[in-house]
Amino acid sequence: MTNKYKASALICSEIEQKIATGAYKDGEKLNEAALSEQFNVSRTPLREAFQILDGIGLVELIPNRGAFVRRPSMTRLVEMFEFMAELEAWCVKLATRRLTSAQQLYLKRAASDCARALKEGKNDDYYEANNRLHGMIYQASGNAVLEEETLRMHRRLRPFRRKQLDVSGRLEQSMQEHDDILAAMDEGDEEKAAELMRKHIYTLGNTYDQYLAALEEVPADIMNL
Amino acid sequence: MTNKYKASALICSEIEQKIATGAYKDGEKLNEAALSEQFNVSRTPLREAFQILDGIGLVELIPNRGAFVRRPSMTRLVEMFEFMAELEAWCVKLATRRLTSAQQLYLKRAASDCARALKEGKNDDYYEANNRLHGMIYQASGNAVLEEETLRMHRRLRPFRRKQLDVSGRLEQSMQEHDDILAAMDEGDEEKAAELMRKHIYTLGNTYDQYLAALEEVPADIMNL
DNA sequence: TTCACACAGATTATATACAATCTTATAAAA
DNA sequence: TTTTATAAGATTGTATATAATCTGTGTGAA
Repeated sequence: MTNKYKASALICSEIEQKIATGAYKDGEKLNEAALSEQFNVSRTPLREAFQILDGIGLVELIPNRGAFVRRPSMTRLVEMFEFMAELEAWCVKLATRRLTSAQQLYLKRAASDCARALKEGKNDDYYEANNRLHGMIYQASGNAVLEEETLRMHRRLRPFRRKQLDVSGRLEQSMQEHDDILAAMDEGDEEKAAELMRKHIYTLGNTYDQYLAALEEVPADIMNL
Repeated sequence: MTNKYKASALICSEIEQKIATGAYKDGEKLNEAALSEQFNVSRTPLREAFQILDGIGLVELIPNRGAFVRRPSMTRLVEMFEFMAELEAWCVKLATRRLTSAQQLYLKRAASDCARALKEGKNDDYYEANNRLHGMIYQASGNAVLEEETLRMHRRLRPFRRKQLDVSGRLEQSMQEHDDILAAMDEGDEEKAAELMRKHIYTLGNTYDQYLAALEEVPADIMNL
């Protein structure tokens, strides 16, 4: 088992982070020659990274012109969360109809793992279990395209999500919301589950006043999903 | 004004088409050396095209392994249209709330252009106007992220959409549906507009019988969503 | 001045060369 | 026979070289 990634993937994360934190400013041009020197790679993998970032929307690639930073504005970030909330709401709605008992079991387990991680104060574990829970809901929607697009959006939001967000007991609240969503699913109330999920994601969105305050330059971090 | 595109874009459309029509089979490996000879380009723009296709989901790029065709199954195609229908429905729902008078005017014009093109039998014009109409609805949603994602999905579905679907008066029907949607928007009935749009896209999905024929695997009743 | 043109420098796009990795075939050992 | 090892060939990943395009500046004509 090797641990060596393609260079472009590593470069990609680097640049992604620098855009999210504001090290690279919006509209700034990313110079191939300079960056390839800085990262100690040739222009080939760098251009590959640009293409990936273009797909994510963090960079705009203009033919014969180059790569330009596209750091989301506050408005855009809100729109991204709005979109994400709608996707997740749709996932949970379909999942409520189609959930198999095996999937249900998997969800319960993820939820209890969240609870345990929270009690033990293991944030990394919490995030891992949290991702498992949400990921299973995407999958249980039964629409693979929806699942993929939701995962993709999740990934796009990642750099703007805060890593350790224990402020103001948000984690406990988040956990409670998970439980409520699962309960609604158990009741078979798909509309309720969807609405709860929408609010769940929105609420996360609402806590980016931190981001807002920091937006101009400071590390951009938002809450967890 | 130059008309020269980047090579990768052209190659991309070529391959896209060949995957859609079944010239390249699902799971087939795309050989860089062979294809670069065939297209008379070097491996560099070819690999670029692979990355784009990977983003679209028509190709799976496996590190150190290569590019493999991922031709959507009938099931997957249905899921794509289902997803698209939901996106468009959401767009029109938001657009109904937020439509400006200028945007409304633009929609009416696009609709009448559709009508004219239909009467004159100019299919290309119809599609152009049709795209303008739908595009404006995306834009009028007021959520730029939603707009972009919907456009992206539209583009992904393009190779699977039939070009001239004048069979069985489908064009007339499509036009009528447009009118109904605009009418619902005028009434401010966002739920009705959304539901009409959802059906409109579903029906479009039903017209991929061409694809169906090429796919040679599918029960006909799966098409009747 | 203002516009048009052209030339030089910089930057991107593509081709090719080289390095790393994987695949397959063969053969030796259990 | 089955398994493991290994080496050759094929293929992908990265670096570099060449070609095409863009940008900006300066000159000359209207």
